[in-house]
Amino acid sequence: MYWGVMAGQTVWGIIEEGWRKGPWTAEEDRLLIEYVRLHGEGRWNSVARLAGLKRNGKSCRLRWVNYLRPDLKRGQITPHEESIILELHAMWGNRWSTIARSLPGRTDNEIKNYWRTHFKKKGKVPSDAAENVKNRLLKRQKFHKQQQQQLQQQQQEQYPLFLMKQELDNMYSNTTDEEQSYFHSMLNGSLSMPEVNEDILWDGLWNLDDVHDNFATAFASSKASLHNLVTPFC
DNA sequence: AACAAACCCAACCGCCCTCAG
DNA sequence: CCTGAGGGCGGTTGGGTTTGT
Repeated sequence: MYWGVMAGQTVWGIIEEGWRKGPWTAEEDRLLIEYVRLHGEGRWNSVARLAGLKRNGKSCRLRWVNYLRPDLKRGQITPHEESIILELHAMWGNRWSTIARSLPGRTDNEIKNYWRTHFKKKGKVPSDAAENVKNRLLKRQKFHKQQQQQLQQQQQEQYPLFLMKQELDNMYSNTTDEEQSYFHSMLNGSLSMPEVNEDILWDGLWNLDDVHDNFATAFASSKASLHNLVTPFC
């Protein structure tokens, strides 16, 4: 344990190879926020030099991403968020960052912690919805192996379908809970859709790694047109 | 009131991937 | 190609807080 002085305050921390460890002080937070404001995110290893922080890059990045980012949503996980976590975990497993991308304002760390305390430890049975999604995924993965080779040809032959899938990918991102809930509710009515279309649709909806940011706009402009877009898949 | 157990969450660790040189 | 730096990610830890007995 090391007792140090920072900005006139006596603080505790561990100094290892020149780097401070342990809980962040308010002054360190302030320095990091100021650094990001001036230089943007990234180049975390420059923080020590440019901001005067005795923290390594990893520590700075983690502090920013999990705690200081202005767009973080504070407070308890809502039931709707919980259901999304369950559904996505059923599909992606412990890919917390992937799951977090579908929950604006929530961090992978937060979701990971929530999952561990609420589900894993208790062995809580996932919801029926999550089970359904998991089953669909397994079925889809199997199906995909057979379909993959035909996919490119399919995209060419069914160009409008491919366009719609792309559009759904684009539109799903950056939506509010309410909007995503509406979208989900529409999909809930689509569970009996033909297998091929279901697979394509789910693939589009949940492959959120490369989503874009115009769903909210499209949603605001016309829920009806979105419904028309989805209905052909149902 | 005191203690233990459970819960919560910030932070660290180690592995992996990407990319520039 | 090889290598090292930088960064992302999932797993784990440890300490503070809350709840139960």
